[in-house]
Amino acid sequence: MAVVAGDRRIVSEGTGEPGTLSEVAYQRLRTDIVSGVLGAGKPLRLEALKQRYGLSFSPLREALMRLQSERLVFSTALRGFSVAPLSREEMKDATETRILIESEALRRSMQGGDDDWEAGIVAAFHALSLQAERQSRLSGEVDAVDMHAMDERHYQFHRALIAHCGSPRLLDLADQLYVETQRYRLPCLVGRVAGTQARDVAAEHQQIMDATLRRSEDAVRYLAEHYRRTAAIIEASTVWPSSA
Amino acid sequence: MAVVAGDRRIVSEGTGEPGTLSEVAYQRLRTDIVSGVLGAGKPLRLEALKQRYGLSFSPLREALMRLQSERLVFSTALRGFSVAPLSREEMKDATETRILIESEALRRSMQGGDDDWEAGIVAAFHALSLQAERQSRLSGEVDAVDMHAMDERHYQFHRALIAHCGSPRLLDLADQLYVETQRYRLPCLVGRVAGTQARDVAAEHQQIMDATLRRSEDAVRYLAEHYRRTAAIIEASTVWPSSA
DNA sequence: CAATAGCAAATTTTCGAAAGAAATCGAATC
DNA sequence: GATTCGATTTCTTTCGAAAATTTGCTATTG
Repeated sequence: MAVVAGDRRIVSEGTGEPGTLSEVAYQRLRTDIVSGVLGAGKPLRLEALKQRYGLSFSPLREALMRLQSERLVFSTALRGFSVAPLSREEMKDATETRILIESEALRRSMQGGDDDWEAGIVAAFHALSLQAERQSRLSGEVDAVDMHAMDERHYQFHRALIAHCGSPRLLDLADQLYVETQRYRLPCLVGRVAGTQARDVAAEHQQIMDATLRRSEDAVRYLAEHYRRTAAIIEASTVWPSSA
Repeated sequence: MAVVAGDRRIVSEGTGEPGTLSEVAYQRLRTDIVSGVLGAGKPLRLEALKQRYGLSFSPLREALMRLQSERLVFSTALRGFSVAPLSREEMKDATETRILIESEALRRSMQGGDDDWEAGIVAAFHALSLQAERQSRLSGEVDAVDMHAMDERHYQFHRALIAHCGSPRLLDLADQLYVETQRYRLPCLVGRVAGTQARDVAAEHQQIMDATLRRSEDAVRYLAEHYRRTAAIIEASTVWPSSA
């Protein structure tokens, strides 16, 4: 039994993976940045973060360093960290880069994709559909938990499509770009009433999946359109910071 | 005047940018990993690094964290860090990803490229040619300093080609992939006698540049061939670790 | 003899304090 | 009145030690 000042056992309980406080800091900071709890551009004072998360400098700085190389955090030499700002340009760049990466990954997946790969796509699509339907039945507002569940399944579906590309780098980049674009998607979705969407997202997913299973190059086109449409909607319904 | 234990002034002298010891650690570690001084797969013991670079845990860990997300360092939860291993698969993946990224960046640069962009390419090409010629005249061995100078100009040339792509992400990724592939290139070049190369690298560069200035799609093809050829040579002339 | 539990050493990880820069504010000067 | 210099305050960054964990070793047991 540990005689500790404060409360310092690290892995003690639970079976969750964290393992290290640095990892915890990373996860929590990332979540709070992506979800907008930590507003874009806002400076990240170490003392404040220390208080907020109950952690000490070291793990926080390590997490911030990592987030910086993922473009979620910005920092200058001796002037500390801040949440990376949002801008139209950044969103477009993220979107187009994502299209570039995922198009290639999708092509490669379609080339070598096996039965398990196909099964994974169909399963993820089904899970996504169930959640979407459930949410559309909820005529009232959709709460944050539902939002998160939806987003998670959405992620799983898109990941299943490219899962068989064979390139760890491409998959990593796709993940990273998913998170980056999530910053723009989530705030835009908050407060939106279920079923209000002018477009039929489910149909778009179906179209992408069908073309993918057919191993048709159309899949790549549909996927790009899907992302560009989302980007356009976000661009229109977001209140952008002053300048750009 | 600072009354410090040890020797702790941070920015004191010089005009170099470092600014922070964390940055110094990052730069030096990266150099040593890429150049092979820190052998692939070798575990990175904190105590040893502390001694080697004369730094303390915090800046070292921050640097390692950053290098991890750049795929140069590998780490497991409570088991510390190690130099990322080398393998054929990784090199191929890095090469193909680099081709994907730079092809797109080159296309975009060619679309919107202005006079300054063209001038930058021509200048970089010239600088590269001068260095190459100087080196080919040195019939003896080429030392590490020359190697580094050559590599730097080579980098500048390839960067000039894509400089006008307009996407910060694409440029960052290209930089990152440049460093990753450098790990495979450099060790392979060490000990090579000048002028021994079976292929005419200078001619390849010329070809790429000409096609680029012509705004021809050929440029993209030549670029890809250029990288694949390099990869093939490296694959052949490298002693790969046991398995893969 | 293999396997395992328990102990000791080595290593990573975290903390809190101290040191170093930058930002802030105010007074003195032009 | 504006400006610059200097001190104070705020914040980041770094250190060294303490805490938690893994690893390696040894003795014991089935």
